[in-house]
Amino acid sequence: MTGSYREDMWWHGRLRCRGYRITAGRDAVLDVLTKSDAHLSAEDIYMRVHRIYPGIGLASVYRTLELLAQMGLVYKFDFGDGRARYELAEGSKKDQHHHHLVCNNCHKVIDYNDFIEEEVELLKKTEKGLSRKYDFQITSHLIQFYGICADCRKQE
Amino acid sequence: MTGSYREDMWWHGRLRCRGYRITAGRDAVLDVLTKSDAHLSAEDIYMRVHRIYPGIGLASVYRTLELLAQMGLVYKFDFGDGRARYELAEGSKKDQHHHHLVCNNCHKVIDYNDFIEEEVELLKKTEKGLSRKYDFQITSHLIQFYGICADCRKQE
DNA sequence: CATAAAATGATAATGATTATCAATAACTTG
DNA sequence: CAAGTTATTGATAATCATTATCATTTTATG
Ligand SMILES: [Mn+2]
Ligand SMILES: [Mn+2]
Ligand SMILES: [Zn+2]
Ligand SMILES: [Zn+2]
Repeated sequence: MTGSYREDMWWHGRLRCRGYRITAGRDAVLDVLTKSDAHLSAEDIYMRVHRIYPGIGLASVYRTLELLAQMGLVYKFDFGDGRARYELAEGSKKDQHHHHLVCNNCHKVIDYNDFIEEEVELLKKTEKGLSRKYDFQITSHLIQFYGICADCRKQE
Repeated sequence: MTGSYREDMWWHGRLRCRGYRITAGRDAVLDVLTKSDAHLSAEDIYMRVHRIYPGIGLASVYRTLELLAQMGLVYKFDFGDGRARYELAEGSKKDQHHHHLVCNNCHKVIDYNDFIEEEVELLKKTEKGLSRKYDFQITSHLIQFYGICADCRKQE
């Protein structure tokens, strides 16, 4: 227990080995993402980080999110409400790979990982076929179902 | 042949029965969408419509696209280049149901419908399960693969 | 501590999309 | 067809998420 090694520092290596520096702002953004299981917007994240590290600027939050998305540490989504939403990529913590149900009315988002094994299996196969046919190097996929959530259906 | 019935007017009924009016602008937008197989932005569409019907305003193009997307006659996509992209929904013309490959670098989009049967079959099954479990009425889905296209890989 | 380079915060700028509103066009009814 | 009702439109301003700018501060490294 002497090293006081914090396991929530796993991304330090990832940044360093690409020549990026470890900063308080980046740490704080990752911290917020790690501790939330919601789909936060840049401003959501900015506000939460601000409590921990009031010096941070909104632009840095955007820059950090862009960087992390580029590196594949976070996923960036468009759920149709006019702002980007972010979540930590799996592999970082307990999170399972999952996809989304998106309400067209209230823009609520539901994570699901039912049928995920089958989906991913088919995706793998499809990826392989598409990569060859279109000479396209696939690195990720997006699957979302759209519709009307239970709450919104009640209100009509 | 006396009726001079134009088959590219199939959407008139769809609009009328919902109380919307048939206008030259809406006709022109649908016309452009029908004749293009690209993924056009609102401004792309505006410019093309402008040739046919110079009186149209950009706002009307946006309004029309919003309406048509709402009605399910066109699909609206976000391919990551900062503007929405539109395409006519299938059922309107020869188009087959398809999904997309999106290049993370140049934002090129490739339509594919290989493996579509299997994908759609699994999607149907998944939709059924998810609808029940989450009490969510699914109306559509989105599947995209991301990666680097052949051209972009050559240039590196 | 000195140095070089990366990162930051404050702020202005960008740019796609929306809201506003008076004028016009589409449908309805007689 | 004409008048009346209402949806739609074009022009334009406003919104607002995201980016660019740039002088200043941090980080990493020795
Ligand atoms: Mn999620
Ligand atoms: Mn397409
Ligand atoms: Zn809802
Ligand atoms: Zn490319």
